[in-house]
Amino acid sequence: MNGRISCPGGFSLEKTLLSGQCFRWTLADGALHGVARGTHAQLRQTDGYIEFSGGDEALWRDYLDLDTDYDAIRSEVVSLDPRLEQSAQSCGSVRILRQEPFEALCSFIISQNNNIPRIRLIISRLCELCGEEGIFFPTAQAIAALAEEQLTAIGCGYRAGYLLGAARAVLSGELELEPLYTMPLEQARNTLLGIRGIGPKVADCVLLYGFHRLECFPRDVWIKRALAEGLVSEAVAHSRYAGVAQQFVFEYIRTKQA
DNA sequence: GCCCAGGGTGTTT
DNA sequence: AAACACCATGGG
Repeated sequence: MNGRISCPGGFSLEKTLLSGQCFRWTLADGALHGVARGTHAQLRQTDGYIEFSGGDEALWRDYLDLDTDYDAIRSEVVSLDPRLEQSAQSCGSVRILRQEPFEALCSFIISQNNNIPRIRLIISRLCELCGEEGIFFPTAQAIAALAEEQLTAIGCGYRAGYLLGAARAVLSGELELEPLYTMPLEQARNTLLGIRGIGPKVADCVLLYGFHRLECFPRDVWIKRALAEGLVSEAVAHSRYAGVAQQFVFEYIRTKQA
């Protein structure tokens, strides 16, 4: 299905889909090609609109979080932490996607001590390995059915066992994902920390990107660097939109030229 | 060859 | 609790 959605200003489709929160979109000929929630699509941003081919308006409006007021969020985080001015100015057009929980879980287990191009590569191979022409993200059942050697063979390295264990935990019901949308934050974090291979940083990423828990503030090497450089202060890290601010800063420090 | 990457685990101070 | 070694792998 084709169509277009009028979208708010101060939104960058490209920055959002390539900002390291998801790993299955690529830029070609001015359009973003990729998959979300089992729907393959091309998205293009043209003066005030998002044009889509594949999927429908409801899907993209939700996935891209177009109904959340990011102007208000930007104002709030910047007033809380004036140091964010720079990041918000140049990267405030990034939004937090509403991704599928299990995909976020797997993606950020794979992400540990890894770089973005390699994460993308591994996830792409994983989807291909599990069939469905690589369109659907593998189910917990599909991953749990793999041998650990198959996961190391596609580049997972020592994370293969972690991924397998997480998939088994979901499949068996030992790890229930749905409750993480609404569970008190600390309890949700602790639930994820109980899975081998998930530490504080990955847990925060899963909650932020997979469950839209915007108060999470993942601390990776770039954010620690940004804190050290004074691009952001701790003030905002414990606020209700901490994760949004974090994404502005992550994108800013990663793309600015020294 | 080296260092680094959206880190975590296990062990030693 | 803080410091450290170790973990696979490929991009730069």
